[in-house]
Amino acid sequence: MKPIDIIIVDDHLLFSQALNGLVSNFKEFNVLTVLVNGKELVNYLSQKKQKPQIVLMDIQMPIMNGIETTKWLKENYPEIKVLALSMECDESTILAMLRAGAKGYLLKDIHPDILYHAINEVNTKGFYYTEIVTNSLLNTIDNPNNKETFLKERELEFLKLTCTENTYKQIADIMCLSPKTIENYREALFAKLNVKTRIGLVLFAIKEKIVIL
Amino acid sequence: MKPIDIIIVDDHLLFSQALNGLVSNFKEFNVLTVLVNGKELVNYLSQKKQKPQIVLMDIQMPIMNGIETTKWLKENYPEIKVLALSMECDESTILAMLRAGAKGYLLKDIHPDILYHAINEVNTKGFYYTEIVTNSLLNTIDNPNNKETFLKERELEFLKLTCTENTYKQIADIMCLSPKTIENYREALFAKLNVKTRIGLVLFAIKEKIVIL
DNA sequence: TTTTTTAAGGGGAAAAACCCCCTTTTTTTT
DNA sequence: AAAAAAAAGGGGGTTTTTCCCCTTAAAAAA
Repeated sequence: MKPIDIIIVDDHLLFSQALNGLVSNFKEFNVLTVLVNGKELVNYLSQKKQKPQIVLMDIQMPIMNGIETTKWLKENYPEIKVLALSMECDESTILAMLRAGAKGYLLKDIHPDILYHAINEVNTKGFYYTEIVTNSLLNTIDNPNNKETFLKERELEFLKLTCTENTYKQIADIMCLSPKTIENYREALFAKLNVKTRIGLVLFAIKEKIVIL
Repeated sequence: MKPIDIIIVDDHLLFSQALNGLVSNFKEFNVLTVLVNGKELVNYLSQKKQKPQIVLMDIQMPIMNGIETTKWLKENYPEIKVLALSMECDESTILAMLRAGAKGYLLKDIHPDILYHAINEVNTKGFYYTEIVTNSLLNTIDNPNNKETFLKERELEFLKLTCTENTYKQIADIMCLSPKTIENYREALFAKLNVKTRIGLVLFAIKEKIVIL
């Protein structure tokens, strides 16, 4: 039986290298490479190298984080399955990752055996969802004022720029919109997020990890 | 030559188990056990089991964290050397750990070879300090504009209120100061923190964990 | 195909934030 | 005891943000 090809993407070299050893111990798994951020994965795959079945992906990474990378994979290599490996267990991160297309979400404090099981499940069944994930989903479903889902792409873009020292005029330039249109975005978000000031927008964005500091 | 006995203390099982494999690959090292928090280490040592020369210690752990545990070791087993392994690189954590008695401080994004080198150095020379540690020390000692220390109580209070939807006028009321005085605080912080807008203050405060969301 | 929603833009005005330069009093250093 | 630093307050100004109410064109839904 052919082993499952895996790529590890994590900026904590000590962890990823150690994980490499751990995963490689199982003869069912074959680690193709260990990369330190999403950009490296994009480069790797662009070079027509061997494609993995599964990517073990960290979320917080410099340059290109796990969420962006997973989105990119869904667009360009939908057959590659992403298993998220993170220390974060806050709902918004989990949901962002699932929405981006992750097939599973594991915390780094799990036992190695669970990782072994999860990789196999993702490979055969296509997904592996732990209790933590299902709980997040349930919370979101029956909570109608669930903020994130109803923020559109362009609004997110605006929100991210709001969390900088740019004035709205500068944001308008960056987004190629009129300052007045930007005001509409602002007011729309004020209403949706139930805040009254730009500071409120920034706090929301950071709390929900729409921007990461 | 006798191998160096090591204990790994880290609550991220996936990491610690993987690290175990990594460290055990070197025949110079012998991992006695892997524990998930400081309390377990205290129990382990109390049972008169084999003492390690070196403890690889995480900082953020439930029940008994790395700083407390390192302090306890310094009191009770000063001959055991602690090498801190952390993802945090903020000055205050590093300093707290050094003050507690750690003989070295490594970030988890280092290359495994550096860990190998660090363990050997700690064992023979008694310490291993990377650039990140020395930089922290230097910053604290001779840098007068070392962010945290030179923010005064009242400025911190102001900064925290700045990270709310209160206007400066409201902040003035809360702090029982004139709005004009508040403006002075603002301008002083702009200069000190090298930002230009209230948003900049908020981002700084959150980044430095002066306010926690 | 009509209706509704979304995206884009705008006028005008009040409030808040930003900026620079200044005084007085108290506390701390030297 | 004199000098320096910190804490509090202010004048007068520009820019930015906030707010409300309005238009048009395109896209999506009914």
